[in-house]
Formats: sequence, structure tokens, C-alpha cells
Amino acid sequence: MARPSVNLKQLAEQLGLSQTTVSRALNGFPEVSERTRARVQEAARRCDYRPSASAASLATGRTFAVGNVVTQSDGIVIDPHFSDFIAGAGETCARFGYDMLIRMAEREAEAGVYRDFVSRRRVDGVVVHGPTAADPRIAWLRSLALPFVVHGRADDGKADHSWLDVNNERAFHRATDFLLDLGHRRIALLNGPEHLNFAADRRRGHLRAMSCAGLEADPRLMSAEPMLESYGHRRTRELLARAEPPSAVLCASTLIALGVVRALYESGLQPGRQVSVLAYDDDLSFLHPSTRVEVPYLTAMRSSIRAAGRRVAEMLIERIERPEGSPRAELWEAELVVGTTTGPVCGMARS
Amino acid sequence: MARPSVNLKQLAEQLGLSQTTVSRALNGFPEVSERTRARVQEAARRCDYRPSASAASLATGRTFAVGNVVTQSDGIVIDPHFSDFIAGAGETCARFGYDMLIRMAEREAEAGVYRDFVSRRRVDGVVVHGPTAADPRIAWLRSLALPFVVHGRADDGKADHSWLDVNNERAFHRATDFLLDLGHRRIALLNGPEHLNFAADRRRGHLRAMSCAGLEADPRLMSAEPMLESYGHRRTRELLARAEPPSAVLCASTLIALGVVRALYESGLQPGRQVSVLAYDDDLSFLHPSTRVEVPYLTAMRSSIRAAGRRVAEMLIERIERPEGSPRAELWEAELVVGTTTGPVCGMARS
DNA sequence: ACTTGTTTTCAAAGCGCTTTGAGCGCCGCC
DNA sequence: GGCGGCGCTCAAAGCGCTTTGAAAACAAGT
Repeated sequence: MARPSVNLKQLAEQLGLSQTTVSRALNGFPEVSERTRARVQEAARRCDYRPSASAASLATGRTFAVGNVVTQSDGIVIDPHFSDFIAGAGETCARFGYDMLIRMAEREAEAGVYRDFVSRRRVDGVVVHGPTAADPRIAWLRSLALPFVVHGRADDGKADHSWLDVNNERAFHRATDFLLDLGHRRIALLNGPEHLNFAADRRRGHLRAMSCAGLEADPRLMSAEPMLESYGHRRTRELLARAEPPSAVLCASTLIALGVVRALYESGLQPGRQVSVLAYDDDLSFLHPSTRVEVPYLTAMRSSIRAAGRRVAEMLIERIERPEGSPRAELWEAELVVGTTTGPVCGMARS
Repeated sequence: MARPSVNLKQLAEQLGLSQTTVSRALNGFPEVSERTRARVQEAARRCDYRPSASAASLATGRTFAVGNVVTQSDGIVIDPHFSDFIAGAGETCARFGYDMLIRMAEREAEAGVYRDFVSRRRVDGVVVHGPTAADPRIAWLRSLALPFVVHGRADDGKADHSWLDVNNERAFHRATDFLLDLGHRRIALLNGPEHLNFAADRRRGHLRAMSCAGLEADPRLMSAEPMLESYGHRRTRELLARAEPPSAVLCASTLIALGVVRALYESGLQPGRQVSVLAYDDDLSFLHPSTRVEVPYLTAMRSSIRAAGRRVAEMLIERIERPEGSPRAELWEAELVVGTTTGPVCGMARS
């Protein structure tokens, strides 16, 4: 099996046909007779013929690769949510014969990367991660005529491009309502970085729910940081040291929630008893049992980021293969999963 | 900035030079005069000229991409360790002008993916993840003459290829010694899947340390499963329900350890007091404070998987660009970081 | 002036595929 | 008998780069 690589020319010679016919036979063109097609396919399989990607790419302009640029904003943190998203997207890509290209760059260099993708013809399309308010990338990509799908929403979703987002605002509205119904009034929000739209939406959902209930949210109970376990832990310790600690904590990720839970236990408190914990759960594969028999632990608003990855890739491939079609937008609702970390407000936490 | 894409021919015409000269000027060949080179470079910059990747690739056979195949062994779990590794590798790749190609496949299809990479000329080399005992991939890749670097060790590292691994055996030997020194005798091992070499090595290190201390490891205290938080949690509850529970738990990842800690707290035990917890820590970015000022929480054997990613990518690029050079092998030592989750054995846990 | 050598430039031949435009044989239809 | 149409196949022209082999330009040595 050393070096079998046959090229089109050799295959054609072997068959006594022209390259044209062989190429057409393999690519399913109608103008080749079924008998010939079968012969060609058989020979191709026997010789393990596979067209060179770069030659095909040069001839067609297509690369069968989708780009993902990972910005290392402050020299830190590739977030684990990304890897689950990629896993989902990768499944779809594999199914359609695409590869995923990943390029890391400083945030300021991102525009350059897109131009590079286009002028060097490296990818057929890209997915845009972590949109911010008035995200400039949308305009760049449009002007470059590079197909793209946004994971999240830019321009409030009004814009004329494909996107898929979770209804973060509603998710946090509902989460807050759930806690309010349990009697909680002092609710802390441990949000992700709020220049990212998803985090801003979550904050808004939380605030809306509070004001619908006639309550004013206490700004001192709200924070926004990268979603690390240590953030949940440190912040919870701070909150518990207050004169008026919260009776419930709303977290932007399960990672944060794990830190919160750890801090609670360290302080001798039990999640779901003295302090309730509710997290947004991206259904990360490594935080969940592989078999779903066990009772959920964290109460959470859940939506699978991996499923989102799958769908976003489908949407992207559709834009690539039928650019004339109209863009699609999907807004997914997160599902409330009640676990053991929430419970009715209890005496202790009353201010 | 709409469609600037200039090609070599146009650039050459514009300069009144031949394509040859322009190409050579840009690629740093010595036989072009400095004056001409400067002129060409200036023009290239002004026109934002970038050579088409597929054309260059077709002409040279190089792709400037390194492949990573992610096997979805049982339809589940892309593990978060992978994403940190990729982040590291991505940094190096970006520095050297390479892209990372990711392809998902069923484990049985992996051989086919490598062949595809080679015959379709998709990548210049690959990194091999998660080597197992007598891993067949090594032989495949060698017979395909595709440059590769193994993250981990195959063939006990004797083989003639580049690899980078952590000394997992020593790490777990030391970790076990550390616990033994604290007086622990009943030590549970929550290992990763032991068909993977790194996990087998860790088990061996643990067993060696035990037998060096004249102790026999209790097989009922050892388990091997995918490294999920829920695994740590469930398994710890099982262990605590035993007549003779362990006084210390050794975990193959921080994720597992978080589950262990949670289970301990739920049972009213404190990590570091009644039960010690020591984990292998890949220094995953999302489980650690971004600023390192805080005291470490988990006691751990630590080695950055991200740094490993960086180095593996360097080694791979070296193999790609100088295949005649001799392969490199590196064995990294993990560092012991003492946190708050370990302490001397205490009365309660005595059987 | 004429060879010799060195530097700088070029035309043209690939790399391996797709795709255009045409050819050929054959049918049926006016 | 000529003509359009249909079914199948092909030669050749790209796609945009690199690289070979040779030529042109210039300087230096006899």
C-alpha cells in the first residue's frame, strides 16, 4: 500500500478513455453512459483513485473547507465551549465531505485573516464566533463576499445573513422567574464578558424578569468575567462575605457553577439549601454523564452547543453550495432542567 | 476593498517583469537583485497580492496545513484536553504560517482518513493523538510516508519517530509517594481509559509506588473511565459507601477531581481533611485563574497540555520542513503543586 | 575584440484537475 | 437528402503558481 496515488491521467489511460469522460463519470454528470460510468467507478475504486484537493481546488475555486478563526484576545483562554461547538460542526462537515480549518490570531488581526482566506482561497466559508454589538466582522465578510454563518446574533438578527442563536434573553428571564417563584429576591448574576452579545442578552433577560416582578436588581450582585471555575469560586466567596449575601446565584456557565458550589461547600453551605444555584448549561460533553441515567445535578437552562455546531455547519454549507438561496436564522429556546441545586429560599439567607 | 485579488500574472505585467522574477523575488531566492526585489515587494504590498494556496500547493506539493483527526470513538466526547492542546498547537502553527485541519471520523475510519490526506494532498503532516499499546496508526503513517508526531508514546518510545510525552509513570509514582508520606494507605485511583497509553502508564506508576512501599494496591479501589466530572462524583459515592473507604483519591484529571470534591462535600467530608484528593492537572485554561495570584486549590501533578501542543507542532513542522533530520523525542516531567486538598491521614478514615 | 564568468531576467513546461466547445455516429423528421 | 436533435466522447484551454533551462546583460580577464 506504499504509494498508490494514481492521477486522473493515468486512470484515463488505463481505461482507454479521455480525462474528460473519466472526470465526468466520477462527478456524476448526466452525459456519460451508465455502462461507462460503472466501468470508471470500478476502476477508480480498484486503483484507490482520489482527486488531488489542490488541483480540484485550483480548477473549481472550491476548497471544501470551512474556516474558524480563534482569537486569542488577551493571550489567554480558548474556551471549552468552543471545543464542543467544533465537535458538532465537525460531525456535519465530515458528513458533507468538508474539512475544518482552524487559525489562531490576535483579535486585531482577524480582519486580515478573513482577507487572507479569500485572496488565498483557503476556505469556502467561515463561521463567526462570539459576535459583539455592532460587530465589524459582518461588514468585512460581506464586502469580501465570503459565505458565513454567525453563531450568535449580530445586528440584533435583523441583518441579511444566516445565524443561529439561543434565546439567551428568554432563558435568563425564565431562570430568574424560576428563582423568584422559589421566593428568592437577592439573586446574584455571574455573567460572562458582556461585550459579547450572548452575555449582554442574558443580563437583559435577568433585568427584565426582575423589573417585571417589580424588583430592582442590585448592581453589586452582578459581575461579568471570563467563564472560569475560579471566577465562580472567588466571586461567591466575596458575595458571601457581604452583609447581605444573595440567596441564589445565576451563572452563565456550568464551569462557573462548579466554582460557586465549591465555595458554598467551603463556607459550610449547601447548594439548593441555603443558597440556590442555577446555571446556563451548554451541555458540554465532559461535564455530563455519558449515559444519561443519572439525575441531573445542577438546575440549569440547557441547550446543546454541540447541536448548535452541527446546525451552524449545515447552514454554512448550504450558503456555500447555494449562495443564491436566502439566509436562514434560527433562534433556539433553552430548556429548563430542574436539578438539586435549587430550592425555596430559607431563613438564613434573609437579609 | 471589494475584490482586490491580484494574481501573479497581473502583478508581473504591472511591474514589467516576468512571473518567474516576481515569484522568486517574493520567495526570497538569491538570484534576484536587491533593487528588483524591493520594487516587487513594494508592489505586492500595495496590491495586497497573496498567492493562491491551491495553486501554490499544486505546484509545490506543500499545503501548509497540519492535520488532526478526531475520532469519535463511541459517538461521544471530544475531550476538553483536546481543545487546550489545539490552542497550543494553533499558536505555533500561526507563527509558522500553517493552518490546522480538523477532521472527525469514526475510529475504524481513521486509517482511511490518513490515506485520504496523503492521496488528496490535504496536509503536510499530522499529529497522532491518544496512542494506544501497539498503535496501528504508526505503521500506517510510516508506510504512507506522511510526516507525523505522536502526542504521547507508542512503542514505548523506542520507535524511530518524533514524539512528546509527559512522564506519566513517574508523575503517578511521585503522587502516590506524596500521599503515602502523608500516611495514606488506602488510596483510590480514578484513572482514564487504560487502553490509552498515558492511563496505563499512570496506573503502572501508582502500582510501582505502592509496591516500593511494600504495600499491595487494592484492585477494588481502581477504576478506569472517560474523564468526566460525573465519573469522579459517582465513583466517589460508591467508594465512600464501602466498609473500608479510601483516605485518599488519585485522579487522572482535574475534571474528575471536581466531581470527587463535590461528592465529598455532599457526604459531609472535606477534601484535605477526612479525604485527600490529588489530581493530574493538564493546566486547562478554563479551570484555572487567568491571573495566577490565587493559591492553588487542588494538589496536583501539573504539566501544561497547551505547552505540549505548542511543542508538538514545532516538532511536526520541523519534520515537515526537514524530513531528512532525525526525529526528536521529549519526555516532560510533571510538577507537584501542593494545594489544599491533601493533608495527613486522619482518624476517621482508618479502617 | 573575444572568451569566460557572473548576475539578472525570461519563456515555457509542468502540477492535476474541470470545463468549454466541438466532433462523431445515429436517429427520426420534414 | 438534408437538417436538427440526441447521446456519447474527446482534445485542448484554462486555473495560478513554481521551476527548469536558456538567454540576455554586464563585468572582467587575456
